[in-house]
Amino acid sequence: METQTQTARGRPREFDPEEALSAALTVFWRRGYEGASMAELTEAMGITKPSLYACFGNKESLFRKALDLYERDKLCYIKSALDEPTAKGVAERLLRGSLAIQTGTTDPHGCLGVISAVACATQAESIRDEVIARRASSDAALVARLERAREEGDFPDTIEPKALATYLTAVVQGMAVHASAGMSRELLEQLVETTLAVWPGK
Amino acid sequence: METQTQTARGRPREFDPEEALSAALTVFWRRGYEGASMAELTEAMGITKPSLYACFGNKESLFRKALDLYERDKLCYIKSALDEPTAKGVAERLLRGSLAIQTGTTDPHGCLGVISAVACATQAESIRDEVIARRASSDAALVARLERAREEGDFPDTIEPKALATYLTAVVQGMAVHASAGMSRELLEQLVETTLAVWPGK
DNA sequence: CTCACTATATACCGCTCGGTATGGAAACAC
DNA sequence: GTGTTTCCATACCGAGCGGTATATAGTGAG
Repeated sequence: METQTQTARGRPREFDPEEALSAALTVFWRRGYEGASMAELTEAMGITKPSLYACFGNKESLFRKALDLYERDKLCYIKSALDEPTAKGVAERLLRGSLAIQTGTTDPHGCLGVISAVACATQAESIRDEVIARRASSDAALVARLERAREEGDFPDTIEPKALATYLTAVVQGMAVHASAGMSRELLEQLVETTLAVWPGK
Repeated sequence: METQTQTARGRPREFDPEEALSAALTVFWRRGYEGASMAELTEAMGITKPSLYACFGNKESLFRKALDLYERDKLCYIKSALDEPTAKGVAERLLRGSLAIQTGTTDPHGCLGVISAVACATQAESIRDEVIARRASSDAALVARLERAREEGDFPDTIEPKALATYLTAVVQGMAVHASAGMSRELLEQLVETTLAVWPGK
């Protein structure tokens, strides 16, 4: 309701909500949900606290909107990866896409989803649950894609698609942990190559 | 200096420091360093704040002692895993040991190291750096073990020992993230089996 | 017993947190 | 112009944080 372009009545806001949200995403990405203070957020966004609350609601609501932006701008590679013709192609696209995000020069390292899911066990369980729930849907899509891949003979019948999906996401998440811990880009690239080298099937 | 059994002068303390530290470790494990409040710690430890500060120092010092206990009691499987005769044996011991810790019925799920390394990017950078530094030594030992394994022909020369170590720790860390997110024990066991199924060499 | 010493218990400190009340400034309709 | 609406800036709120001062209670040494 705030961002609609209806007939403006009263003083118009002086900032761009999308730019501000992008700045908030960067802070959440670097600090995590609980580690990002409203003071740091408002400073990075270039607005004051009342403006933030009027435009984005409270901190949790702001985080959800930032999460939407993250999925739309940063995780879009996931669904396009599922279009690859083989299971190994899917894995390669997922691994390289994740690598690109986590070693970008402008964005913080690590994965916002991993950071939020692991770090919000303390309080903010609703945040943690939401992040886990969002992951669940893309995980289900990956499982479905790998089921089709097994039918198409991409990998041996002895491997369960769900187990292979769990394995692949584990490698991706482990890469995110390594990136959060400051591992170099070269080593992360070697991680991708090694994972592809041991990948079962085509 | 506090735990020495010298001639006791003055009133003796009424609690067992080791039991209290074990309780503190459980809280840190479940909540993370920053998520564990002193109020929750003292309540779980069964002591008051002045007793805690007198015996363990400040919160950071308490965490380091809890980390020592964690490494001694929970991560002891790591160095014994390196005694396995083959690289795949080492991987299996590491994977199964990590699985056992993270799906235990008494302890919290997930890995304290991963939780601390990922979640403490916010503040407490000294904590994060310490956890990362402690990991580095065991990682170096793993790399050295895999270098020996390659010389012994456990896996193809095309695979770099350091890359393989990075890959294996990524899977273990990814398993920890999955466990933190509440993944079932059966799926985590399948993850171990899948990783061993695709493991290169012997 | 008295003294020296140390653990415990309570209350408190300064600080930061997320969130908000209030007052003025700027843009519209008329 | 006036009125109305909305945004911005400052100051503030209660709550929880890590950490501590103070007073009391319990121990061994002499």
